[in-house]
Amino acid sequence: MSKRPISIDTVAAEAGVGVGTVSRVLNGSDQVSEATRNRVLSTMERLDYRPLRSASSLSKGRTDAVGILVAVITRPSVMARLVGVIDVLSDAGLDAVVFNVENRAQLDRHLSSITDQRRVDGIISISLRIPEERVTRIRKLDLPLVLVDNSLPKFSCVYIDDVAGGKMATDHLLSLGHRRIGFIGDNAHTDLGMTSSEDRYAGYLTALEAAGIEPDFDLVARGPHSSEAAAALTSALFELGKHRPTAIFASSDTLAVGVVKAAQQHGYKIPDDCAVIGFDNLDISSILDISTVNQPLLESGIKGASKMVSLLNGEIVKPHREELSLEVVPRGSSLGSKRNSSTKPYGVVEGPNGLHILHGGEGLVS
Amino acid sequence: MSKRPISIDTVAAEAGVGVGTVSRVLNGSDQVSEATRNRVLSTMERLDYRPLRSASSLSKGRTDAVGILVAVITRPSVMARLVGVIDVLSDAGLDAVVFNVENRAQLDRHLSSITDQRRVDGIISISLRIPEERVTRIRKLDLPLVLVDNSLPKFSCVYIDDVAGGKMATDHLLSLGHRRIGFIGDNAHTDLGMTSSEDRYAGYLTALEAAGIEPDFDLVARGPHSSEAAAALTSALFELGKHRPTAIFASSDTLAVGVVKAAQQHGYKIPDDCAVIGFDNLDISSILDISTVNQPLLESGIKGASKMVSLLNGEIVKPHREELSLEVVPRGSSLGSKRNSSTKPYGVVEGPNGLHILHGGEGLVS
DNA sequence: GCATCCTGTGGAACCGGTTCCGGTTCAGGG
DNA sequence: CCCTGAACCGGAACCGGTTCCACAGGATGC
Repeated sequence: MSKRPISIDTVAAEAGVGVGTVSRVLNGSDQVSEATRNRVLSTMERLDYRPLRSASSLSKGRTDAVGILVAVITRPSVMARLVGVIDVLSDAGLDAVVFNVENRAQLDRHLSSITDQRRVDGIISISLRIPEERVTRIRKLDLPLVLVDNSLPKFSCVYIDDVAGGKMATDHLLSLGHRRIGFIGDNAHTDLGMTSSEDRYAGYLTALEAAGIEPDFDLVARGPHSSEAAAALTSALFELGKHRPTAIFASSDTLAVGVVKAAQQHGYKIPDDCAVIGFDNLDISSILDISTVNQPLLESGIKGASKMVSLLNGEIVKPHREELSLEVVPRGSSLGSKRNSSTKPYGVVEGPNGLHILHGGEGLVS
Repeated sequence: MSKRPISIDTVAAEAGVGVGTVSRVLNGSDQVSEATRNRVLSTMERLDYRPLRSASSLSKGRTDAVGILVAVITRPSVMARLVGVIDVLSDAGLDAVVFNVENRAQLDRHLSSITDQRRVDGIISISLRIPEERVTRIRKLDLPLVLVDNSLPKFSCVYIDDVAGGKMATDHLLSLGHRRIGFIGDNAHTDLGMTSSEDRYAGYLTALEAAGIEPDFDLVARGPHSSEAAAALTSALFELGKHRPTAIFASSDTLAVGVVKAAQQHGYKIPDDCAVIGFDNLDISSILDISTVNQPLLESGIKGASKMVSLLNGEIVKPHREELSLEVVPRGSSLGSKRNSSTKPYGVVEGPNGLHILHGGEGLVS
């Protein structure tokens, strides 16, 4: 009745074997005879033996944990990537230690705490740019690093071409005949390297130029990353009267929701008075019938974490650097009645959980 | 130039002190003279010494990590709680090890993996009911457990009264004169103990009864937890013709969005043809001007994690069990033009990130 | 019958910290 | 000048696993 939990020695003594044998049983070594294995297993069961992770870590020389640095975790797009990462790590038996980063100070603090103590076997960074000096240190420490929704020379990463995506979205609006196309973006968290909005803006400009359209900077506005902010910015664009845009590209679906809301408040019909396209293909854009550009969010997390697992197993990471593909998902907010002949009614929904209705590409699980 | 990382012995030798002293410096003991401390610190700096977490854990007898079991992490309400938890743990220097639970099998698997290996110092469960037999085991192991958005005898928890909340929402609709009030709920993840929808339904029935209204079960529908599903279910209610509901209580804002969408597709004006109220006060309900019941999501996570920190410090947990308060947030989807005289225009939004616009109580950070 | 190999096993050494016990130093009091 | 106690410090023992080496015993080969 000792208070201290059972240790491997007790098990060994009780089962009449050496500690080495118990350890081999624990780790599934095939160097143990069936009879011995069973005896040890039943002894462990009887004593309710529970191995101590940190002891194992110490002697094995690894923690079996991966640090995940996440940029503003509350963003649905970021969240979806995180889910993919966590699922893969769990399946691989790795602990997912999550660090939420909302500002530059937090980024530095968490990065130091990871590199100054040897607490994880690797780092996965989601939608975050790692500062130059930190990269140098990580490289020197030979700490495995995988980037999701970002890129860094010599490291494994999974990313998309935001510039191309911005061009695709704008081209979509152009193909529908629009010439005065507005852009609503966000300028949030650029200090964390979240440049997707600016990159998509670059794509927007590229598309306009390719179409021979002089960009009108009165039609461009940026604010915080929220629907409310986007609505306010859009309202301002609508004040331009006859110079107002006939279509708007919002750099994310969250912003697009605000754009749609603002248009409705102005009494504008969508898409006739103002067409809208967003980016990311979040759940919300599907239900609100907002056109968007789909990017494989969940998949980016899955692929990134898989690369980490390979790295930790010493395997060669198959596609070292991987660009995922984008796809325009046209919906009512840009097509309106011109939309695909096959109307898509909401399916009948019955029975227990599990049934998922998603139109137009992958969306977030809700 | 040995390949192996620097250990405490090397530092001690190099600084000309004993390992005990180095350890004391590491742990900020005041039993070290200023001069010695500086010498040790500069030696650590020079050698780029990084202590090994697992070695420290082994001798200290604790992991400084907390396991977080999260029910369907993608739900915005769950997400918000998780953010609160992670932030508090980070500040306390504890690692947040996240386990995502989407079904019963995963719940069991993760719970075993936590209890069968001594890998964390405590467990925080978010929106999850821990199965009876697991509770017994956790209790026997003396493993600290804190429940967020759930309750369990003898354990610290933070929760709300969903029944009361459901009654509040329904009362709101009743106070506006509605008599035929529909209910849209979800039946997802009941095996994980996510009974909030059913509890709110109970509150709905209570409110009707108190108002002397016979419940009409044709106005009640349940499906998966998604806007699409809610829209489909709502459409079905609208098929009832003149027996259709004049108001609908959706057990979460996610569902409320679907309800609103369906109403719009049927050409119904909100709230004149159909009033709507949701639950949770998510970001989306604010931007879509949907009435809701606010619950302190972020706060629930913060309070829960704080309790865990206290527990691990051996302190007495102040309010052992804590019920957070709810509040109806009336918006356009129920009030319409009758809404509060002081109209709430969207604020001007300018400058860098950080500016937050939220109407009607706490919402999610986006 | 002896050398050889292979399977299965025990246990010491080790991983890198923490802690506690015992000792040294030194200031100050008697 | 000796005694006392506080401040500071060294290092052995310890935390609980893993690993490697040595070795027993049986099977196999010649």
